[in-house]
Amino acid sequence: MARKILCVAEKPAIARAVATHLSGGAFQTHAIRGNKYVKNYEFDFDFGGAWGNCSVTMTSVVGHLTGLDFDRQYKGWMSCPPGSLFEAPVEETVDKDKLPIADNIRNQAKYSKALFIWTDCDREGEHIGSEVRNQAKAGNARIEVKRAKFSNTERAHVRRAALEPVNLDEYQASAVSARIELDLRIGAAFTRLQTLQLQTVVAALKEKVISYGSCQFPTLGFVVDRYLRVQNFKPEVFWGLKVILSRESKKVNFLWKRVHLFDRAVVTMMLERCLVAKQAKVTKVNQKPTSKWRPLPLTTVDLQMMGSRFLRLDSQTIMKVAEGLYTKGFISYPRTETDQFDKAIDLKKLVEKQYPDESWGQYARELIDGKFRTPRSGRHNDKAHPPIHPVTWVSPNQLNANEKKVYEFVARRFLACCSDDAKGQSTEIEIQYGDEFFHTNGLTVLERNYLDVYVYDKWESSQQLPNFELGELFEPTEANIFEGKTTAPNYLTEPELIGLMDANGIGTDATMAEHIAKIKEREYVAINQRGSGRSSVQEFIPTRLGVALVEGYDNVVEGLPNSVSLSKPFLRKEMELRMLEICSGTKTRQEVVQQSLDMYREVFIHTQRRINMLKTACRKYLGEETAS
DNA sequence: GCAAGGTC
Repeated sequence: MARKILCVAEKPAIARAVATHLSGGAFQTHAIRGNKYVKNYEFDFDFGGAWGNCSVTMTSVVGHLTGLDFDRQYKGWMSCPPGSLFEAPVEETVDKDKLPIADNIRNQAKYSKALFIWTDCDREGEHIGSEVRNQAKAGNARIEVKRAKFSNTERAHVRRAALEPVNLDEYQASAVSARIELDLRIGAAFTRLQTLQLQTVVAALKEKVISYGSCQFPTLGFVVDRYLRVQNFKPEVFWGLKVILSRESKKVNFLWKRVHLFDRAVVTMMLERCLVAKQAKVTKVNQKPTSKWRPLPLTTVDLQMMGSRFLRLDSQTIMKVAEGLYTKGFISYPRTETDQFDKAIDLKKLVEKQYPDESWGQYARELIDGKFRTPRSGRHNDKAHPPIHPVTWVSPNQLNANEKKVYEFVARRFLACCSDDAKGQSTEIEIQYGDEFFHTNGLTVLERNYLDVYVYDKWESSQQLPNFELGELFEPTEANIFEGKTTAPNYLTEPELIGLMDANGIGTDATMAEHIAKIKEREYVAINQRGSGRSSVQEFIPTRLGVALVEGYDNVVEGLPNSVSLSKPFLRKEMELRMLEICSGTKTRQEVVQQSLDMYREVFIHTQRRINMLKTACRKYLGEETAS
C-alpha cells in the first residue's frame, strides 16, 4: 500500500484550495465528527524524491488549536494577589471547541508516515504549525514533520511547495509562544489590579471590568492624546501677504512663499516694500508633465482606512463584510499586509471576470483592449496572502447594501491598480515683488485613466492661467495683508487611529478593528458625529473614565527614571523588538519572557505603590457631581 | 469577570 502523508492547513479554505491543486480536482471529501467547517480531503499525489507517490489526507485546523490560561487555583479573581500572576503556573490546553479537530489530527497521524504543515507563512502560522505537530506526535510519535512554504494559492506555486518542503521555524513559533504568555500574564495582572482597586472608588465604576491590554491601552492613549491637544489648543493670530493680478479676464491669486508670520508689524513693513517696488517680475515659468499615481494593491489596513473614509462603515463592519465576501468566494483573503502582486498571478484573467458589470465592465474591457498596466509594487509582503482583489464577478443583486459597497470598492481598486496613472500638465509661476516671492500653480488634467474607475480619488483641472513670460514685469492689480487664526486639530477619526496603530505596531491587520471595538465596549471612548449629512465624520472622544485612566497612569510613572506610561505604545514596541530577537536566534524565549516580565513588573509595583494617583484621577473625572 | 492572536 502507498505511503500516507497527512497535510494540515491553517483554515478550511486553504485545505480545499491546496487539495484541488495537488489532486487536479480529483479528491474525496469526508466530513469530520464535531466540526462542520473542517473537512478531510483524500487523493493521491507524487511528492517525488524520497516520498514518491503517496496517498494524502489534506485537512485543516481553524486558527490556533490551543489556549494558555492560569492553573485552576489562580483563576478566581480573589484567589491570589494580582501581582502573583507574573509567576503563577500556566497551562496550555486545547480549546474546548477545537477538541474534535485535535482528535482528527491525532487519528489521521496514526496511519501517516509524515506530516506536512500548510499553515500561513507568518509568525502565528509557524506557531499554529507547532500546535499541529504536537497533536500529530501525540497520535504517532514517529511521524516525520515537514512544512510546506507557500505565499499564495496559485497552482504551480502550491505544487512546488509540496515538492520542496522545509522545516518548521522553531524560533518564530517560540516568539509567538512568548507573546502569548506575556499578553496573558500582563493583561490579567493589570486588569485585576485596576478593576479591584477602582471599582470601590466611585459609584460609576461599581461592577465594571476595567481591562488593561498591551494593545487596547495604547489605542486609548492615541485617542486621549489627540483629545487633550484639542482641549489645550490656544489659537494664534497670523498675517500674510497676497497678490492678485487680473489678466485676460482671469483673476490670478499669488500665494506668499513665507505663507504667514505671527508679527503684524513685520508683515506690514514687507508689504510696504512691495508697494514701493511697484512692479513685480516673473522669475519662474515652469511647465511640466505631471501625474497622479494609481493606488497600490490593497492591504487590510488600507481597506479599513479607505472604507471608514469613503464607504462610511467602521473598520469592524468592513472586516465582517469582507470576510463574508471571501467565504462566498467573491474576493481574495481580506487579511493581508501585502501590497505587491506575485508575478505568477494572471491579473488579466481577473480583469476579464469583471466584464459583466454594468458600472465598470466596460472599463475592464478597455483595459484588456490595450490599456492594461502591470500594477505598482509596494514595499510590504507578508509572504502569506496576495493583496485583496476580486476573485470573480458577482451580480449586485446577490449582495446586501454593505456587501455591495465593499465589493465595489475592492473591484474598482483592483481595476485602478491595473490602469495607467492619470496624466496632466502643471504650470508653476513664481514672481518677485519687492523682496518677496509669490507663486501660483495651474493644473490641466490630460488623461484621467485610473480616475475613471477609481471614483474615490479626486484630481481636477484648476482654472486656466493666463500667459506669463519669464522676466516680464507687471503691476499687480491688488496687494494686501490678510489676517488668519491657527485652528485646533480635530478629534481623532477612525482612519487616523488605524494609521497610528499601524505605524506604532499596535495589533495586526486582523485585530486592529477588535482593539478599537474593545475600548468602545469598555466605555473608554465614545463616538461623536462631526458635521451632518454626507460630509459628516465619526470621531473618537475619550470618556471621563478613559481620560482618568491615561492621566492616572501618566501620573503613576511621572518623575520615575526610564518608566514609560502604559498609555504609550513604547512598551509594546519593545516587546515586539524582543520577539524579533527570538526570531533571529539572538535571544531565547525564556530570556525574553523574563526580561519583559521584569520590565512590566516594575511598572506594576509602581502602580500598586502609587495607586492613589489612579484613584484620584477617577475621583476627579468620575466623582459624584454633588461632591465638592 | 482578565489579553491578543488565529479563524467560522
